[in-house]
Amino acid sequence: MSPPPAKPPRSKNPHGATESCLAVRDILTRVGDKWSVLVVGSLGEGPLRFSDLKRGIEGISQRMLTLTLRGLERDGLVTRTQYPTVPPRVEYALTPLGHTLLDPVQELARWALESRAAIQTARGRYDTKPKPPPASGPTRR
Amino acid sequence: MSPPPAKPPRSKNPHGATESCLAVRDILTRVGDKWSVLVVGSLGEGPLRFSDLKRGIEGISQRMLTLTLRGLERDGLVTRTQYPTVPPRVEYALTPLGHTLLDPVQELARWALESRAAIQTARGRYDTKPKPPPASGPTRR
DNA sequence: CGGGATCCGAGACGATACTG
DNA sequence: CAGTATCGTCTCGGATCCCG
Repeated sequence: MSPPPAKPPRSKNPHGATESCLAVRDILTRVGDKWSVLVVGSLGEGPLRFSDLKRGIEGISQRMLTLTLRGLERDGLVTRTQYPTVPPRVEYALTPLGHTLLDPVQELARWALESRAAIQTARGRYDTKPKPPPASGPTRR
Repeated sequence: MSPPPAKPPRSKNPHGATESCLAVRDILTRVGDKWSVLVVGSLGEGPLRFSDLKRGIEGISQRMLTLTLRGLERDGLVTRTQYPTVPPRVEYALTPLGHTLLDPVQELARWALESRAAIQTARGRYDTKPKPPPASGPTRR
């Protein structure tokens, strides 16, 4: 529909880390969205039904829960099992691959809990003094 | 500018994990954006100037680099040191708190590299068969 | 060299209504 | 109960211009 823009090829690779950067950003696009980690975390304790997930995460809309679960299922991180009963019942569970994600995520969660106070303190400090008076020498703010 | 909507307070806490959820999501909002981890990763090897960061990350615009650095500086994860020379020279470095973030992030990066192949395989499988014919019993797809 | 200001498109997200 | 469809909003992020 549109002419192919033909991305300009990477010119150089000053740090030699470009390949892994792409992979890492790819994963963070998946995991770093607003809800994925919370869903994975909830499923870490065991399989859950759709409604239980929705109740457990509190604040998520059924739309986002559906989209998040689809994405995770697509990436092979969760499985979807649907029982053709009435009323319908669908259970979600982590795959083995999904379980391996649980560890790094929990590490990050631990860091978040440990650092939350420090970060909020820093934010308060930053927000209250955006006043660097002109002086001589290197300016630290 | 707008009238305060006065968020309705949380009604219940079915899993007892709501508090940490907020903290984790808060951190992921900071770290899970498109560039923060890459900036932190680049600075992990040592302090860098603005232009070096821009060159090293490749693909980032100076706008996003500036915004990302401001955010990280605000949260106390990086320091900004500006030398009043001509031409101006600004160096960014990780704070001790920023260094503590490096570890969990690298774990996640390792997971990303290890799981990338599996994820892409799963994606391909999911994209090629969205065709569950109606059958009896629990349906796995 | 470093970075602020502005414009703009694309996608993420939420609320609601409807279906099987 | 477990979704899908549609809509409106809002933020993210890139391009560009300008300033110290």
